[in-house]
Amino acid sequence: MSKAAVIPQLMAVFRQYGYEGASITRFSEATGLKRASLYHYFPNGKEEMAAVVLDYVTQALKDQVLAPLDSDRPPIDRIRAMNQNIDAFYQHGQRDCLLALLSIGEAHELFQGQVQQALKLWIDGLATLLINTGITPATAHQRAEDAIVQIQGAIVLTRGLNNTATFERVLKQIPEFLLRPE
Amino acid sequence: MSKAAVIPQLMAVFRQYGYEGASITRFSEATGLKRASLYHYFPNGKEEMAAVVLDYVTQALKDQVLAPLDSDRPPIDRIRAMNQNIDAFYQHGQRDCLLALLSIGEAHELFQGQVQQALKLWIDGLATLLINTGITPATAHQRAEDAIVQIQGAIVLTRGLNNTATFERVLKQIPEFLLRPE
DNA sequence: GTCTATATTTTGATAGAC
DNA sequence: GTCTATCAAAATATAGAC
Repeated sequence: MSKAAVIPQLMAVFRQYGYEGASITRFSEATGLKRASLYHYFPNGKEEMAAVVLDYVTQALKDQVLAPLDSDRPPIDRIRAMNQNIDAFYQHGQRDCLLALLSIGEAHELFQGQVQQALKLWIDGLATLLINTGITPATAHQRAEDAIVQIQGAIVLTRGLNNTATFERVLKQIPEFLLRPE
Repeated sequence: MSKAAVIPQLMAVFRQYGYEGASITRFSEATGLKRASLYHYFPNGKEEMAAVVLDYVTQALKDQVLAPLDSDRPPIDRIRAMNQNIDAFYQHGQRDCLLALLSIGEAHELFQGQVQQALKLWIDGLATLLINTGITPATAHQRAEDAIVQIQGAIVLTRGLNNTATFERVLKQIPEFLLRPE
């Protein structure tokens, strides 16, 4: 098994248990590799795994969330395309966001920089699209931030209420929330 | 030290490290009590501590968040009063929400019921106020849910961006968001 | 009610065979 | 590259003195 193939499996464990709840034993069970084999790929253990997974997630953000915003279709369609990929990536809100999980506990100090950078990337990508439709930069930035606030909050409530309806509803109202007249 | 006095200190540890990251050693350091003394108060260890803290948080929700909604002042003032207590409880978004943290990993299965109940209490309390101002029950419920979505998401972004501005801005726009005409 | 001491289990990490 | 074997550290939990 190649290193690239284990990364999504490590990601799944981090997303289920958070940083401190993710143990090498759980990684071993998820990948089918023994502990020592995981240390062969990641000599610095869990911390290195999380850093690599965070890079992987940042790339997924660029490819699946930001890239659809940069097409030649109408703005509303671009946002809907982003939403479709978000819905799939977060499994209708049933899977947690690594950027949120890696802001908790000792992970917060370790990955603050990477998390902040990824969130800013997301906000700026959305804001740029809004600015291109004629929305004031300040408003565009606030709305972009608010949209991501809503997505993150919807994940929390979807898990807490054990019901994907919240996530689906919040996602659905985001395109018109972002593009409404000033 | 009484049992009641240690609960807020346990809460602080859970809010900083999450359920799996909170260890008896960390509880010991936070309270000044040795491990065995903590087991005297909570024979079932961490799981019992979390359950008791969750009860404490649910009571705080009733007293500090829901009670202000039930006064004889104008609705907008009641929501602002709620917001003031929310701002203090979450320290401008710098402290995490236990209802969110206890929905992660193995805590999810253990506390799903209590978390769901607390969230529903919050949503229903807000929706009831909106309904009393003449807003349609369906709309009221959606807006109440959306407001809590925004608060939870704002906590995520405040920590991820390392900046309380997001939380303060989101909180500020909630009163008019809830009470705007249908 | 709080402590010391201790037992048990789990976790993180490494050495070295194949 | 993957494994078995092993170790050291940390975590959970309990017994029993004061």
